[in-house]
Amino acid sequence: MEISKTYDPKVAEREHYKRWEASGFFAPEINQNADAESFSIVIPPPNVTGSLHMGHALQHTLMDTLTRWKRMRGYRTLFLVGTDHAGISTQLMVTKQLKKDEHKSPRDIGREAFTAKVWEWKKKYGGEITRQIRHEGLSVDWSRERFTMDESLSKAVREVFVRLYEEGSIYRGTRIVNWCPKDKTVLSDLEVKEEKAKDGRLYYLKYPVIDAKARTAIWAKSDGDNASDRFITVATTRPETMLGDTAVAVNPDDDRYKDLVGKTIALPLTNREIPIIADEYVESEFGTGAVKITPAHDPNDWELGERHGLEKLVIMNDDATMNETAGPEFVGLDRYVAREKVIEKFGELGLLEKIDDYEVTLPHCERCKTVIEPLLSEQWFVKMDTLRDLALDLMRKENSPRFFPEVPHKKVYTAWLENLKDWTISRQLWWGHQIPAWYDVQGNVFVASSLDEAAEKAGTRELTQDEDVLDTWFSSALWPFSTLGWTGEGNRQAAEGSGQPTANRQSPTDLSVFYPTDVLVTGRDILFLWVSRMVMTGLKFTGQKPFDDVIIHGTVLDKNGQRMSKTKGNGIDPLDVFDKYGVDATRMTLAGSATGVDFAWRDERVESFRNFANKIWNATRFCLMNSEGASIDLDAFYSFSNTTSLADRWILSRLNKTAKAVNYALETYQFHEAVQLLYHFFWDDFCDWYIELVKDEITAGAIYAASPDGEGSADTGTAEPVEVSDETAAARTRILTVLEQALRLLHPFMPFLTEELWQKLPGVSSGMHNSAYSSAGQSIMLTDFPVGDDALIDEQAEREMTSVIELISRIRNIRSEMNIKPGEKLSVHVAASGSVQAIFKQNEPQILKLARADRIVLTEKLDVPKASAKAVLGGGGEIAVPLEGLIDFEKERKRLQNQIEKLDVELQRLNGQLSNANFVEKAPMEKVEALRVRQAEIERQVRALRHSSEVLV
RNA sequence: GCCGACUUAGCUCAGUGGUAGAGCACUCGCUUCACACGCGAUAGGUCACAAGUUCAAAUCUUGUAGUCGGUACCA
Repeated sequence: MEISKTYDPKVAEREHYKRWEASGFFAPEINQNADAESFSIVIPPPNVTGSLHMGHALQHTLMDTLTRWKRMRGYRTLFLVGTDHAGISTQLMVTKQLKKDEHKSPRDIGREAFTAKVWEWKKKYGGEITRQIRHEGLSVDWSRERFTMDESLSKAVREVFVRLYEEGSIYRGTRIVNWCPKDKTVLSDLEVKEEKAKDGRLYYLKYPVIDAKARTAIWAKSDGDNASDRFITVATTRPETMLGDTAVAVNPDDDRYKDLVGKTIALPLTNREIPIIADEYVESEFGTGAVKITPAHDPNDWELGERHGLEKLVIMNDDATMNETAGPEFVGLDRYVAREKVIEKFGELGLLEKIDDYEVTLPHCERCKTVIEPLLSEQWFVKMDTLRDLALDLMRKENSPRFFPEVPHKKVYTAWLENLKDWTISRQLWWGHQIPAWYDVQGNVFVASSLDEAAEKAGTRELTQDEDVLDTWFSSALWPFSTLGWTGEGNRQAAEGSGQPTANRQSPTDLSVFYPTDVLVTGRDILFLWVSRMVMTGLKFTGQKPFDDVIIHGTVLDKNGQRMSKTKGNGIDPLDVFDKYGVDATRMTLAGSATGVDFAWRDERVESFRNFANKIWNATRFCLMNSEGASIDLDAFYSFSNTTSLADRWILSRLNKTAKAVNYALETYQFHEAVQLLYHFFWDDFCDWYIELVKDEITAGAIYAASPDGEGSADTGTAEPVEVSDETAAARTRILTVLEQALRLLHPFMPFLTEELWQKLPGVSSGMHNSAYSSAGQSIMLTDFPVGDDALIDEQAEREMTSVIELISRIRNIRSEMNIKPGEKLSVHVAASGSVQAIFKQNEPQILKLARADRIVLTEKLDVPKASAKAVLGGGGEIAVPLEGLIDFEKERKRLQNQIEKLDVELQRLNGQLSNANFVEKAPMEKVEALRVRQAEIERQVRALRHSSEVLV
């Protein structure tokens, strides 16, 4: 079989995914075991406008690894995929394009035409992210792909809205909201980011106080001199809002202002007279202790205004320019221009006391970074109290969902729920789920799932639907059940005939089979925005939690530990990494990071996994070059476990231990642990030791023709068929069988490479599948995942192999330190106990080969020439390599001294501990005993090394 | 302000109440017939600092410093 010397990931990545998908391997229907347990994961739907970034790649890798693992374990597995309509992002993108292509705004073409354009855009470009998901190798069920604006999901949205409205949890109200003047929509608190302002200032404005006497005078005269001799100074960071002030507030206990409460001031730049009021909210220590109150433009002021029945003057338009109410001098000015002008005017009037530098954090629009303007506006809200209690009760009573890692997310999640405020759900956009509320000509509102229902309620069809759409997260909150066919009670039948695209299977049992889902994998940043809301709506509308476990993965940082961001331009494109190192190596890198911990991206790390992939490739290549006469045979392997060589018993033990540990690691979501286990099993145990130990056995009889062109040097295909003895064939079968099991263990992490290699192994068939998939086309992804068999874990074999490895390592150390040429063969003298001698005797050929020795002399006591290099073995052994003429005595003494020193450090510590009466008395007996044994062993080794060193002189 | 996390080898990171680990980089030696994306052998750490608990602390507690997050308020 021709097989290249280095692994080219692209070949495997091109072929296998298509076949897996076309063969229906990803769909749960592939599982033919009617009793199979189900396992389901829903993807956090990426924005339809988005393209793959490292955060996706990380969470996708974890989800797919779990899915492939569970599938191989025989679960009826669903990894549900889909995308999010991403209201603001998508609308912005299409708006931009519209402007560029047609020089038109959405308003120019109207709502219907605009949304049609967005759908067009989605059709054309929305597939980018799903193509990338295929590239990643995700075993998602494309036949169940969903989009948050699919008819069935939209129906669920309307259903939920209507139900919440009918029970009073959704209401329409006028509140101070977070307004983005650029996107011209309201935002929820979670879509607002606080950032420090570059040049924050605190402006001190003097307001003239009017008393009864001055009242008449002030309006009569314009110079203000006689108006009053008193001023009250307020401090503000947003002076332009003074145009909407309707009061000045002071603390009721503030002696400075006690006599002023109840009086009024003449609000400069306006002709309004506003009261001075007292309210506990004001802190006397801050600023001047007097606060200007602008109820329509500040949330705290609004509340205070409510308490005192103040007028609420809106002085801005929705683009943050000033409106008529701000006064003729200001109308039309941008808020910042107006600010300058207000300050200028105050200066002219002598009413500007001072301006201080002041650090201030301002809310910014998460999307466009514009400074948010708190604005009085009528919006739709969800009352969160009952929903919150559902989620809190679940956490308190059942500790659910379980977070991985639990610290700090459980606490953060709980604390956030406890302080939950109402959720602003309306958005002034066209792209999204239009709010299912209709108004009649009188302005009465009718909330219903459809116009027909609303008309029925209203008794007229002269209705206008609410212009706004819902927050994108409103539909995402329903994702775990809306994607599985939930359309609300009594609505299921309607959903069946809802014009769902025919490619989508709408199985009425999906919800019952796959809900609740098993585990959610997502990032920290959407814990509140998404995770908590899914819990709340899930409990509310299905009566069940949406998932058991939540894995919160870390953030992939750039190589300097900085967050990747578009503006910094420090992002690493997963597709570039795929291209350079292969998907499997990238997946291993991502899965190899500790769960929940941020990590700095290093190409070197991927490179090492690329090398690992190549190692697997070459190990397999070697096995295939020596596979004549053999084929994978698990039964034979099991039956050999008691009779074959140490190497065989050992690798079998290592394999089964690794399998057990990998399963445990995955059960506890310790992906990095599984990656480490597999890496070391494959590279160290299998390649460095097992292959080397059995190499002679499996290559026996093979002809390696030196190839003239230097390629395909080992080629059994073109030579005469080689006679293979039964023993050789059996050894080949054993190594192939171990390899096959190892590939299965690796498959959830490295799907492409393992499929590519597995298909090449002799004797693979769908007979190796988990019984749930017995009639499917053969693929490693359907094989039974090894779980590890205790009966095949052989501690004695592992101990014995440790001795052999130690012996070989000691000899290699001598070779290397003494600069023995590789071609030079040594004879090795070993003094050891009878049982250890027997082990070495049995494995003599392998020891000779790996230590590059031609003779091994086993004795009770060493009897060697002075010109020998020596070393000690654990358990009382000693070795010597006669090096007549080759030895450098000085060097050898140094080498021995070095080893003595190292042992001595440990010995000192042991002696110290064991001479401590407290330790011997209070520490557990077995611990003390273990240290004593260790002490004796080291003392013996040190003695032996000292002796060796002395005889050199 | 409040809450939290982190600080371990040159770098990136695992880990644990009882002998400190990996990958990469470094040093030395190898074209040994699967692999130089390789093989073999070294070197490298007061586990941020201080106190406490304990027979025993890098690990638990408290404090300090630095780094990074989250969140609230800000007239």
